[in-house]
Amino acid sequence: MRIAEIARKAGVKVSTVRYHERHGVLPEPDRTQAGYRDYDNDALQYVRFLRRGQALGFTLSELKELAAYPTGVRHGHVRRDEVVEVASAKLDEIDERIADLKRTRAAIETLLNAECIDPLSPCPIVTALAESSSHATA
Amino acid sequence: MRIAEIARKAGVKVSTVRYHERHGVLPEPDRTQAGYRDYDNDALQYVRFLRRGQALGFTLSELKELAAYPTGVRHGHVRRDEVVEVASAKLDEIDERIADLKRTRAAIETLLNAECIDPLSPCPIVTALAESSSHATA
DNA sequence: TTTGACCCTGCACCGGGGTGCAGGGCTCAT
DNA sequence: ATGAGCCCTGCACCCCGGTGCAGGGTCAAA
Repeated sequence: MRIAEIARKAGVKVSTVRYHERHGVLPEPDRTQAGYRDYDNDALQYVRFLRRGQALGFTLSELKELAAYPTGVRHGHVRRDEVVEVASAKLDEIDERIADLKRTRAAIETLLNAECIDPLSPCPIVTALAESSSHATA
Repeated sequence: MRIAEIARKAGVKVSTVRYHERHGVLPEPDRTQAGYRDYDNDALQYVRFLRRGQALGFTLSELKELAAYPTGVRHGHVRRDEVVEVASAKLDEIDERIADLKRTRAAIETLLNAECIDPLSPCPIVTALAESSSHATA
């Protein structure tokens, strides 16, 4: 499929697809005789993965790294224990993010359920998040 | 407290505090005779809130908006049902994010536990995220 | 009173992630 | 064979969220 099609199906702009390629995030596709980029379904999956991963707050280079591991393992460039280490770190990171999101969720819910808002107390969302766990109070 | 103190206590740089002020995200504090910024505890809470909110993937303007609602309600600029609407949307967004993170988590775990990696199948992390819910397959 | 830590403003610069445009080539239906 | 509608490259520009520096003022302890 050509660039317009993959872009449309993945929900990104044509210029964004080229951007990912320029920055080494999306592998260079085959080219037609005329020099047009020619993508397969794997590429489409990959662009979707990038899109959703970004929405989760991962950077493009994190996503690239994430996707590269199995490949590396398959090709023997990466030691298994190395994968385990990196993947475990990612798991921890994800768990922490989930926990934080749950805290925020609770804070917003509290705001929603408040019978009325005390005209003198500070914003409950601000205090809930400002005071939550990790990254201690220094 | 002066800018260095609030920055240290909130875990950000002095230049970042000034940046937030310049961009209307952090309200202008009082000034001392000498023209030094003079912050109170609410400001500290607010900067912490910004810091943690960003870590969760909210933009500064979203956070500003989020924090502004209770104030708006207090001052009668914002209708209660309006708050409810915005907050509910945020809740949905957060729920979706949590779900996606869980999917990603599961995919990584699968990768970790796989006895060996099938040399022909595509990266499980990519497919897990690419195919997940929302933003349909167009 | 001097020295060092802190503060001010203004401005330039950085990396990430795009977005748009100019100038030119292919393709295909009419 | 021509025009619409794609495609190409290269380059410039955009916003966001900072970060750093120059040039200068303030303040407190020694």
